[in-house]
Amino acid sequence: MPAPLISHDEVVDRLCQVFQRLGYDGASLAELSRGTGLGKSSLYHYFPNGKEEMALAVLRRAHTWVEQHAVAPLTGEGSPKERLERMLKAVDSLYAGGKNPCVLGNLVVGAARHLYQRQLRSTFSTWIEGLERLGLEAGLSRRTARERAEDVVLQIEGALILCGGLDDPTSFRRVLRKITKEFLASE
Amino acid sequence: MPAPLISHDEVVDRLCQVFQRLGYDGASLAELSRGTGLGKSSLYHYFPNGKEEMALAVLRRAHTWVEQHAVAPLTGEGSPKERLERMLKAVDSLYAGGKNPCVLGNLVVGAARHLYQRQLRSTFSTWIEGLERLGLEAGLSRRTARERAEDVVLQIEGALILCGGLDDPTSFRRVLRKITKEFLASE
DNA sequence: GTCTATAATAGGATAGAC
DNA sequence: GTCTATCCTATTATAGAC
Repeated sequence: MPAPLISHDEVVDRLCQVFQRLGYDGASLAELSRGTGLGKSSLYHYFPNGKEEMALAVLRRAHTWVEQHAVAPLTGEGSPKERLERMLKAVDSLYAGGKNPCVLGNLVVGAARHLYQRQLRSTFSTWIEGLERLGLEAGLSRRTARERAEDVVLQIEGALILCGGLDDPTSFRRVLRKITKEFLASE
Repeated sequence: MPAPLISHDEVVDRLCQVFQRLGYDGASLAELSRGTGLGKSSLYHYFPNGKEEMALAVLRRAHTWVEQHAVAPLTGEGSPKERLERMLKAVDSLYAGGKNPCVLGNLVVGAARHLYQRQLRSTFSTWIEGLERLGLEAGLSRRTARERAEDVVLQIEGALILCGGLDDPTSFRRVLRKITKEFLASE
């Protein structure tokens, strides 16, 4: 029984990169195999339900990422502004300054949208609610906190789409700076 | 020689709906055939280069839509605010108040991104530049006009992604109202 | 746990009748 | 201009050796 060449977590990370690049319908088993360095059969060993289960694992990973790198920093040490900046730094790094697409955004397209509606809603909601709590704590009204929280997520997703379409990551970085300045501003 | 059952424009409109719903990789010939009501061979009669040419026709249609319904209203009669509102009304109608995905945004995903990079960049740029000219005319600085123009497009795209993920169109309508209030505000 | 080989199906595309 | 029938390839998925 040979030892696994890479850890299960590492497999999911690499699958994530493929879905991020190609979306659900565009990610063929051949690409998933290439991207992980594993044969198709090895993938089926990890994920008996095939591609559908692979994408599910990727979405669970994305959810965990949001909890750990987007939401958790918002409740840690420092001022609200410092905490917000920690989140934005993690986001900037994840998306390579606007050069990478968003795996969540890409999985809203095509067959994946309905297959994973629950997971997508849950992950987006988790992120928004974390931001909303920070806004509340910083003294924003409930309504403003909620709206600005939604706007943060939607502007990040939209910037990644636009940067993909323009083939130019410039506006992503600007949007991140804009969020830093505007999210906690007085009403 | 039987008369065509539907016009060429109507065929492109229906193809557009399929690509809007499924993205490029998810839009199979079978779905494209179902969506148009035409057999595969009829589609190949209209588009000898197959699916690639169909998506190209759809992107040309989208570009025309942007010119006619998003950019043209910005230079018509009325105050800058009234003109902006005309554009937003057309956008609201096109996306069914946030319930429909954006065909441009969906074609930034997967194989289509590189196949149609030029068309995507051109269409997004046309839209942004139209908004930028309106901002300039309304007295905004060049820098602010450009940034707010980008923000309009990116917030619309992002709202559609978020509404898709949350399965709730609420924030799309809110974003449209927000743009009305903020795009022309003094700096 | 990974591989090669292969089955079964769906995809894109074409031929030729009408 | 549209159809039915068909081809070829890619895709998902499985079997079985090591």
